[in-house]
Amino acid sequence: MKPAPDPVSPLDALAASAAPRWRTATEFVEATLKAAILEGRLPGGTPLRQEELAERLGVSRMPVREALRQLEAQALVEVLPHRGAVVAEISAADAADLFAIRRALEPAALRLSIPHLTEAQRDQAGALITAMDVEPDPGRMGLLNRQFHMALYAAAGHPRLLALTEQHLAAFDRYLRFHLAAQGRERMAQQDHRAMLEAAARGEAAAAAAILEAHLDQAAEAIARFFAAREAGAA
Amino acid sequence: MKPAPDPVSPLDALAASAAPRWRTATEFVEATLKAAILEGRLPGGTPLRQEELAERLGVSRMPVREALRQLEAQALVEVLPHRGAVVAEISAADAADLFAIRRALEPAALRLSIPHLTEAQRDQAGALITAMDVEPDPGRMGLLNRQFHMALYAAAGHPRLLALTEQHLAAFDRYLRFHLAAQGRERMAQQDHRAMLEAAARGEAAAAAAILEAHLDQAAEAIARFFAAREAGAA
DNA sequence: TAGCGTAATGTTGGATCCAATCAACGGCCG
DNA sequence: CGGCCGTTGATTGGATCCAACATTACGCTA
Repeated sequence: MKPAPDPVSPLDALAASAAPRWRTATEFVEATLKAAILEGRLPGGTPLRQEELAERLGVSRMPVREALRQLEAQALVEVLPHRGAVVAEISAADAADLFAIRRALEPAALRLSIPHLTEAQRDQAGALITAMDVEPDPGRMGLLNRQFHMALYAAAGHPRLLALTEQHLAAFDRYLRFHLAAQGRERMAQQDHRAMLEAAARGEAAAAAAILEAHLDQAAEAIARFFAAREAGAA
Repeated sequence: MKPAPDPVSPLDALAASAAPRWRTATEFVEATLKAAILEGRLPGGTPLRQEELAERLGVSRMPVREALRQLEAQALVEVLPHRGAVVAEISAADAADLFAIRRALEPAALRLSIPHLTEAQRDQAGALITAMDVEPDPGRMGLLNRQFHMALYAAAGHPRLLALTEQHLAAFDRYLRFHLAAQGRERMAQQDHRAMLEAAARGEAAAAAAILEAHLDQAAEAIARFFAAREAGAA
């Protein structure tokens, strides 16, 4: 039936590193814009002119159009018919929205994952915690945090659930920058991370999920406070 | 500040019914394909040739391309570079995946919504229950079920959470057809629906969420049994 | 005859061109 | 003087054309 059930080989890694990083121009544009938006280089409300982007990225308008459509489906840009695309705005309400989604998805993923986590996966998560301890750059910090969380959820199966989780975890990066800038990155709830990992190692899914929920609630409150302070200062 | 804070008028309804239903050809193609996939008219694995679709729908290939990209982001079709798009396959694993997502999102939405539900919204939900009692058509049934669930979640705020919930509730329609066909529609847990509504009316969010979770678990088991039986029969 | 390499074909990805729509500006009428 | 309407400019949506890629079939060679 299956002539090559396991095509993974050293050649794949070689090909992945050697070949151009993106298969199509559309993928390139999408990845570039996505990173720029998530890293805050394109603030909310920025109009995205197709022709300008095409010129700047060295492609024609068409891959830009398709990329914008995909980003629209991810709620990163807002496309109005015949009026163009703008980067989606960030706000306290949107941050709360995102947290409600993460608060629903991530504990579910964690509960499903813990019974099937391997020791290697837990070790990887632990390594990511220690990497976070010494990472000075906030951008890398967000990436490591994302990788740590996803490493804990990796054994959940359910690829769609995991993809959704990762997408919204990444979407949160737009707010993480504010968060870290506001309250200093050193207290990024590393003890929560360690406690979650320990509970996971003991197979205590419910306990780990409870820590995660508190972790997320705490982060949500910090973001809400930051927005409240910013609006008070701006007003 | 706001020159027209409430632009709703009889003219809007008129315009909505008179004008062509879709603003752009892309929207038309996307809606058409989405409905066809969710209703089961396009089974999993069906290849979607751009030129053929364009001809059949009376548009050029370009709106088809953009629509396929949007459907890809919704996991309804799978697009492989230079190899075209196929309708995403359904499977027991994917159904379980979808249920894990619904099981995470919907109780969260319900908990957030119940404290803010108005009596009018509850009445609407009740009307949808009675409408389901007398609906013979399975397709309409799925629509009513979706509307009932969303009516209960409507007061949750958090537009992104609601949009995600609705999207995955709609995605489940592909399996609902199987479900209803297999075990007869009359027992579609109408008592669960009524119990949820009553708990919501009493403001008991936790109780309503518990009923919803059991409701979803039960549906998930039914689908799993159906798939197991089908595979046993096919083998 | 089996396997590899090559050519042919069909499909998609990308570029360019044209049409439709929206926003802004300016003139006209009340 | 203010509001409405037509016109202009800019931008997007859609159509057509060309190039690149993947699959298939064929032929050659061992």
